[in-house]
Amino acid sequence: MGKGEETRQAILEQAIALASEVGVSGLSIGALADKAGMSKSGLFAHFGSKEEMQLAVLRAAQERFAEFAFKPALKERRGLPRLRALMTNWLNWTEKARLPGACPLNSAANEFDDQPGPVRDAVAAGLADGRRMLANAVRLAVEAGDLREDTDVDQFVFELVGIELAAMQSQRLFRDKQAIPRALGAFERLVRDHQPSRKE
Amino acid sequence: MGKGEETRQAILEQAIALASEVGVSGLSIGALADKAGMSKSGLFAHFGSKEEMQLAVLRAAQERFAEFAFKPALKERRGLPRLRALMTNWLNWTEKARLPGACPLNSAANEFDDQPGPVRDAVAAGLADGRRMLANAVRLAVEAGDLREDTDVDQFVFELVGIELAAMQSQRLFRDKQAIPRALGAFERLVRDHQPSRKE
DNA sequence: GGCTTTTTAGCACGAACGTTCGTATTCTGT
DNA sequence: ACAGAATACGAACGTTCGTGCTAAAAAGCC
Repeated sequence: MGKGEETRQAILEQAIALASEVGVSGLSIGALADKAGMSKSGLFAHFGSKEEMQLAVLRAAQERFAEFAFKPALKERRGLPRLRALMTNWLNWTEKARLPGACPLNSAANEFDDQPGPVRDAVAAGLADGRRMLANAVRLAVEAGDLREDTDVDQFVFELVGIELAAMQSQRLFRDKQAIPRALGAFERLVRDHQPSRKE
Repeated sequence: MGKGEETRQAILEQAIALASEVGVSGLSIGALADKAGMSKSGLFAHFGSKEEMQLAVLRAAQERFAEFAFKPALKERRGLPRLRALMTNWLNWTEKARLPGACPLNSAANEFDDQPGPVRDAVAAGLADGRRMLANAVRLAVEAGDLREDTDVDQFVFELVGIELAAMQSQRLFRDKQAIPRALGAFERLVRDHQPSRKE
């Protein structure tokens, strides 16, 4: 890895942290350059445009999510254990990744949902990826016999997303310490409602 | 109502619309002045500072929410009917209010959750108000016998919030036409899980 | 160690930002 | 209709925005 890629990676690390606080659209080149300890134009040269920088930050954040939330959950057995791990990791991956703020993807989803363009597309693609990953885990849980055969996978994922979003709002806006317990409670209720009948 | 208050109200109407698209923090005085058809300084004089303008927009948006989502639901019978009305109104009040974008309060929640200050406080207070209103409706449903006596009201509200947020993300980011049906499905499952036992 | 390529800094640009001020216009009460 | 107050405007402020251009410094290669 040459010097260029090295500093680019360092920039992106600072960028993810800053974006978690001020959002991807609030991320300015000047502020980021200050934080990274380099000149505005020097940093700018790595991306060529602000939009390209935003896309790079989104990609980098997604990689972090995969590293801290997705990959660790693969160590669990397919089915309910893995789904539960996915959910708990998802709820606290920003802390694990030592981000000072919220998940950049989620913030960006709110900032760009009415701003057509490549950034919006990237955000949508990233979150769709997350939903697909969840859907897969749910499907595996059905196949493993941990959830009922007639489980509506997309509906199940929809409700998982809701739990996650409610937890983030409770935790970040209201500083509610019960956010995670509430989320886990909702998750367990969801699972209970989809438990296969006793007699196999 | 003097001329001053009149144009102030007109400004705020444009402001809510614009904020629903670009967010409360993305709302710039110049852009808003253009949209309102007046000069930057003339508009500015109505508020004295950008922060004061943001606070005014948040208050105005909250009033709109009360008008389009909360008040109409009061016509329904206390208990499950009113709660259901509250939920469905909440899911589509931005359309009823003819906003081109998302709920400004919800967007602002994501933008300001890491930006301490009066705006953050106002957003938190506004959304806390919404949760309180929901909690009240849930309590009334318990008292009316529509929900089980041992219902955990705060947990119930948490899950309602989750349903709402998931629906908004599905609808606004993914343009998923099934967002509302999914939300209603989740709501009914939540209600079913808290139904009082058959034998009174 | 010199040469080429890559990476960084410095400087300048036009535009937009929030804000101030003095002046013009428009309302309002009599 | 007129005086006084309320409201709106235009110009300018200092800053920051994203983005070029050019030159210096650093890194990589023979």
